[in-house]
Amino acid sequence: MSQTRLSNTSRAILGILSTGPLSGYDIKAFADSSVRHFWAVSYGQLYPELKALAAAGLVAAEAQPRGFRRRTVYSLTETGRAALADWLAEPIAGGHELRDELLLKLFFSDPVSPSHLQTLLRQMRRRHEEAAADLTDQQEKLGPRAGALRQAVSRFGGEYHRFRADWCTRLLAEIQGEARR
Amino acid sequence: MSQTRLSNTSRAILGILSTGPLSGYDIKAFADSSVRHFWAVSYGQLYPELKALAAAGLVAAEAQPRGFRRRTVYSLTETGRAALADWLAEPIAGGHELRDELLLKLFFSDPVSPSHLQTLLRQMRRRHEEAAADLTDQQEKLGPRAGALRQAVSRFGGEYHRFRADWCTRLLAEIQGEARR
DNA sequence: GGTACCATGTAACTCGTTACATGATTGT
DNA sequence: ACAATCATGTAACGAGTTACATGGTACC
Repeated sequence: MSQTRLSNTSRAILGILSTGPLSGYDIKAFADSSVRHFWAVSYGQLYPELKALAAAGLVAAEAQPRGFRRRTVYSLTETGRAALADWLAEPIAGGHELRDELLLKLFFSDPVSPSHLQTLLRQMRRRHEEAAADLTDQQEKLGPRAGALRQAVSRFGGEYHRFRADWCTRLLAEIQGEARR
Repeated sequence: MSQTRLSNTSRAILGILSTGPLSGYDIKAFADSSVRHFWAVSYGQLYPELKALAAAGLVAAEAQPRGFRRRTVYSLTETGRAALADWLAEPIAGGHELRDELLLKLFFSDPVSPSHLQTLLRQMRRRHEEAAADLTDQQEKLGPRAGALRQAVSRFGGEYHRFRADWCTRLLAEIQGEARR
């Protein structure tokens, strides 16, 4: 009942556990194959958070060693499930802050040579294309049996990266036009 | 010459100062009216960073009080200008990490009632529309005399928020379809 | 015997926000 | 007088990453 404010990563953990008990390692694997594109989770945060969640009574820890390899499996408690539901019911808290190094850099890149900008933008485009492909894969793996919103979010990811890749293409075209003058 | 790694916020400061000397307060004002949509700057970071940049010799501080109100104006040094150029010349460092509370929430929202989802999505759409409008304003203020990339980045901001607003609309339609069944 | 994967953790660090504090100046 | 704005800062906190450390197990 100690109403310690949850971090979003904790909520992600609760969300992941809502489908069933998992070990820390498995939570990480799940996160890496699902939410990592918009909410990455690292071990360095995961394990301490799990302990904190257990201490707060939101998850229950059970030792389930495999052979001599220790292993702790976590499952949602009723309070944990309630905390997750509370969060989902809340309106979105703050403003969608965005930290985008590429945009920051581009904003100050007017004095930079067009050829270097081209390299930069092609590189970015490449990355977004890769991310988009990755998400399309993921979407297929999810399959049609996944929840509608999970699908929608995954689809959004793909569209988002494609959107940015396209923007790179358009900007490249502009720069070429400029360079020809 | 003490090659202390620069934070992106420091680079933003250098970028802002590249157009001319400014006080901390003015840097903040400039940032708020330009880069804040993709790189927000707070006083709590700004002033300490300015001191650090001055200590590292990347900016020069000059006391320019107005009456009895103290005021320090910072300007780029040659090393500072070089550091900025170095950064602009570098390829983009890491992968565009994204932290998006809305997507995280939606990903786990399949069990949530459609009516609540509608409220959530409408709220988000509203915010994106506001942000888009704000950026369109900014773009006009920038005018046609601003650098091509500054314009492009500002334009991207608008398109980005519009893109997300549209996505909300599409998702809302899907949810309604679902709810009617 | 080696490599890959399973499994768990910690310490140091970076970046950034929030909340507070202080005081001058300008305009109503 | 008061509010708004100019101007500068600091302390405490929060979230997250990185690098490291440790060891079991499975398979070739």
